[in-house]
Amino acid sequence: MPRAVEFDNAKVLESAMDLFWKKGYHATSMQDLTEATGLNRSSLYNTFGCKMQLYRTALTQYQKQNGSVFQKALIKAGNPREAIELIFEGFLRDIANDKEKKGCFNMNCKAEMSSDPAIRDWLSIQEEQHISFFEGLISDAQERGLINERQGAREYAFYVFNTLQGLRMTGILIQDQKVLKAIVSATLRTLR
Amino acid sequence: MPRAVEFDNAKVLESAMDLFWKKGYHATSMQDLTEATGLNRSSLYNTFGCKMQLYRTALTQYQKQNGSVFQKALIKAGNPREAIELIFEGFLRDIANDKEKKGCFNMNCKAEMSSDPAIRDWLSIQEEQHISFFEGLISDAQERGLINERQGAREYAFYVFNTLQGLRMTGILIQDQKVLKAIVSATLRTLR
DNA sequence: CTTTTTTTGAAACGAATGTTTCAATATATT
DNA sequence: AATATATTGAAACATTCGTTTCAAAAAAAG
Repeated sequence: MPRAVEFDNAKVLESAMDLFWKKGYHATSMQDLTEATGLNRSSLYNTFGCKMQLYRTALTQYQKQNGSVFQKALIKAGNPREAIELIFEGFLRDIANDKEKKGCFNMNCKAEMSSDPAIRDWLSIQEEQHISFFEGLISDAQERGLINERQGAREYAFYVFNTLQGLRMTGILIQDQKVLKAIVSATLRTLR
Repeated sequence: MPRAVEFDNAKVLESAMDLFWKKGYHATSMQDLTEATGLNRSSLYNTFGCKMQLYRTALTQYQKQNGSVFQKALIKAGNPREAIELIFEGFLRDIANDKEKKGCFNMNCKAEMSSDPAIRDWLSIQEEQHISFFEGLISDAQERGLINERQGAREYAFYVFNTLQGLRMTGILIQDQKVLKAIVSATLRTLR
């Protein structure tokens, strides 16, 4: 009975995500979004709701994509310390491949939108997930003697997290891999 | 002959800076600015030019204020490594005092506006100044045996810079001083 | 082919955007 | 006090904003 949808929902969401990622929330207009996604206002509102809803959906989409990076590191790594090293490498690769200079969507969101309580809460949950992920890895590594015990697993988790946050921001203006690798190796040496 | 200006130029600039700092460029309207500064559109345009010019002036103002933090650390510190420690302490204090959750204006600007070539260039210059400032301190400290020589002064300067960038972002959602101090002490231990 | 249901396109909404204009206002000098 | 000059307030500018509306179009089911 109903008319079929003509667009690929996933592709639309991805171009919307790319646009929000690159320009931020406030600098992106619904007009921009219709042009980037290729579908008109009606369909956009019909499918994704208002601008803020679409933004939040895009944010969640980004988070899903990035989650896989962590999983891949876990699979590929021979031990928890190696997993952390691989995650750092993945970040450096992301920065090197960021030709459009979009930075990190999460980071851009935190800088622009963290005064919005709902987004703030969402970001806090994501952060806590990342930190406890690192905490688990580090705790494991400490038990195996791969990471020193001068500081606790959770403290080191914050330290690793903080270095990654820094890299995402530093990497916006400095893509020189030699420089970024030096930062990573200093961080890793602290743990070893 | 001419009518005298009725407002305090410096105070106006500071409230404009605070608003851009808190809300970012795009989310701040000229209407917001007239209300925050207390003077009307005409006077704003007369004195500071268009919105973008005012934003850039506010950015420069912020940079001037923050520059003094570095100078104070230099004066107060007994040696270059202590200067770095004091700078970290200053950052933690800033984060703790940031009740409005504005974060760092420079950082917010980088996340939101770095696709603008002029702003990008300006930010790059600021960054390089900070980094070579740290490089000088670290080079000094290394000569005096206060900082190890496992990595070069410039490499360590990037490392310190990166930790600071991280702290500014981490500090948006995590103000717990115990956590932030743990990050700082891990960083400082790497240099010692 | 007709019916039913949903998508689609385009127009319209009022409100808000950044900026300009200009007459009224106010003051320091003559 | 009169004059000259810059500031000020308020209205107006054309765009653009996010969102709603609604009739036309289209396709699956009867």
